[in-house]
Amino acid sequence: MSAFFVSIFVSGVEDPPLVAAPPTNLDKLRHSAAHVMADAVQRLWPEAQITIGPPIENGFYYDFDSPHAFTDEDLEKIEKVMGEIVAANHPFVEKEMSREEAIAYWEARHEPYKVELVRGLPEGERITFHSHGQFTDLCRGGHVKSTGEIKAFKLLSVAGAYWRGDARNKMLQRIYGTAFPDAKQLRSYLAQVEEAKKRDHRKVGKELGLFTFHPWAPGAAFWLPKGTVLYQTLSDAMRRFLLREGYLEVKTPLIFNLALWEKSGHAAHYKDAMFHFESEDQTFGLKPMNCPSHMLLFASDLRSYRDLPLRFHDQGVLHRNEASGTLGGLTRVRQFSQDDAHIYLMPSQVPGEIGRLIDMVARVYAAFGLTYEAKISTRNPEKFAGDVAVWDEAEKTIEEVVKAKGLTYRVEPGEGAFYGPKIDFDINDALGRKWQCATIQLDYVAPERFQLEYVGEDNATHRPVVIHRAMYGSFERFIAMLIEHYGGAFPVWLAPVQARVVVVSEKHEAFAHDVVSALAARGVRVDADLSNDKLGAKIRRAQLEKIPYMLVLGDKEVAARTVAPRTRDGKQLDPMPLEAFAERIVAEAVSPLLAPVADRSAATVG
RNA sequence: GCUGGCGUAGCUCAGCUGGCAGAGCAGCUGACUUGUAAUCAGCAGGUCAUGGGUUCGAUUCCCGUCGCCAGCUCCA
Repeated sequence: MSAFFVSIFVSGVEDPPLVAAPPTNLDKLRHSAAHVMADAVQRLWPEAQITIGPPIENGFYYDFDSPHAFTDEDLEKIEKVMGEIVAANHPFVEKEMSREEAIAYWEARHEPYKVELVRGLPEGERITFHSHGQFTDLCRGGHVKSTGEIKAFKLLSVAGAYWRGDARNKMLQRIYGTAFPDAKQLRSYLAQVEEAKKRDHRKVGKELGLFTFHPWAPGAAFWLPKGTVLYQTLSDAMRRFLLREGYLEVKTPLIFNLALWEKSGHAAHYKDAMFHFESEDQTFGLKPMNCPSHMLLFASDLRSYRDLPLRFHDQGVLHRNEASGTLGGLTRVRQFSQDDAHIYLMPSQVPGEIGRLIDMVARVYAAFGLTYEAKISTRNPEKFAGDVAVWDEAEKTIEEVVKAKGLTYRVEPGEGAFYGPKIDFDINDALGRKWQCATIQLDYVAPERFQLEYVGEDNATHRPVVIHRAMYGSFERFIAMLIEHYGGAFPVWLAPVQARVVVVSEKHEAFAHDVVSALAARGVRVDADLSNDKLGAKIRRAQLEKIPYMLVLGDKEVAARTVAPRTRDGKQLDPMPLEAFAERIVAEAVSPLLAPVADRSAATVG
């Protein structure tokens, strides 16, 4: 596994936790460190108002409302004062107050955010305060015994964050930090973060010449020749994989009259996030997703129940006008394509198909050795289309299938698409951030809006259900995950250059040409380093390019018509005849996605 | 979009408080003819993101714009 962060492999039959887990000792330590940091900040800037400061996955933060804008230099000052508070070894003391006392307490101290928090506490809840030394904070508790236990901490960054996570509220200043039981663990964590940065896809993508960007096309990648090999190899593998799984590949327009999204309902929710333009008194838009065009495709012909499930696969280019501040590398872009598909089925076929898709996700991700976390997103009461009863049914169906499959998952209330609930599969990037990749979305709304019909066994017309699904998700994001997962050292089937011929001296160039053309003729992506450098330099260059095989050619190889392969991990294989090497690498270059399927019939649903 | 930071050669980065813009790698040329992670020498390479302002003078200070980065909001 590439990322050092904890990744939960989906297995086991467990219900999601319904209540927050009790704080761990590490949480207590970090939450205590947050208190100490708030204390230090207020000692340095007494006018800074305190808000909240919880522990998080790899540390803690505290949000302040302060006229002084904190800088990176300030972090050192704050750390210094924190060090003094720790050295003083103040015990953490709990005190309970009535609601009125608590409000009066914070009003007297000019802490309006705390007043608001107290007012928002549910009736009957204990209102507790925790103090160390002179500093007191409103807080449920969960602390170490005294500040002296906070032995190893470090402040990391300062960033903006909206009060209560709402963009309509004031933006506060958030200071992030981390804390560990001892200095060794802290050092080790910081070193791991540094290591992780080395596999950042933006860095590796530049080093390996995979893709680039230009300020004139923000959020849209240029795929360089080597990156294009990666992209197309993945695309082709998925295309062939899905054909074998009974999908029909289609191509649909990139530009549509806006009427299409008025009809689908997307315009109501996402019009501002679309690129649109006028032409001859009509408004057109670049498609941000394929679903509505597939609805038109379904409706373009008479459909029988015998055709169902009908699965359209489409890798068309999509554009979404994402807010500038959200763009980043390949993980969040404005132009991308997906291994998108829409499946039309009879209601009775839904559970079986979802189960089949969950299995497919497992198979696809296993092919890359990627681990993921599943989450079920449910109806957003303020942003949904369709009938509540239908939604409830759909959510129930999804949860039942997921449980039956033994998938470990968490529920994200209100995070569903506007047309239906979904199962998303998140992958962690090198820095531990989660990105949605695969998705399975149930949709009873679109067929309704587009008046889709099929003729049933009873010769009457019926409305199909639609499942939106993607395995990779966006190619751009998925490739970012793969780059970080493999650290740029791609398996042979994905490597942009699979083998490099390295000659010992100019004398061996003629044979090098023979080797290159023989391998290229077998479909191997091979090139030759004929530069004037010494062998060591060429090996080093190939090594830095993370090429799986280097084929060293010198006098011995020329004489025997053999190649001396060296692998990327520094192993030297015995010299072998060219043909033997060709067979070996061709075998290795087969996509694991296209390995023989065990038994399709078992997975097919009726 | 919001808050903060950043933008110097193809890449990685120096450039103190304003005074002629630098290195390594990569590139080009030449020499060397090489056996598993860097052969040597020479040359070339810059509107210091961009537009404005302050100043005798701006890569450096101030403002706007664009882009990138972190986080927040958003994510069909």
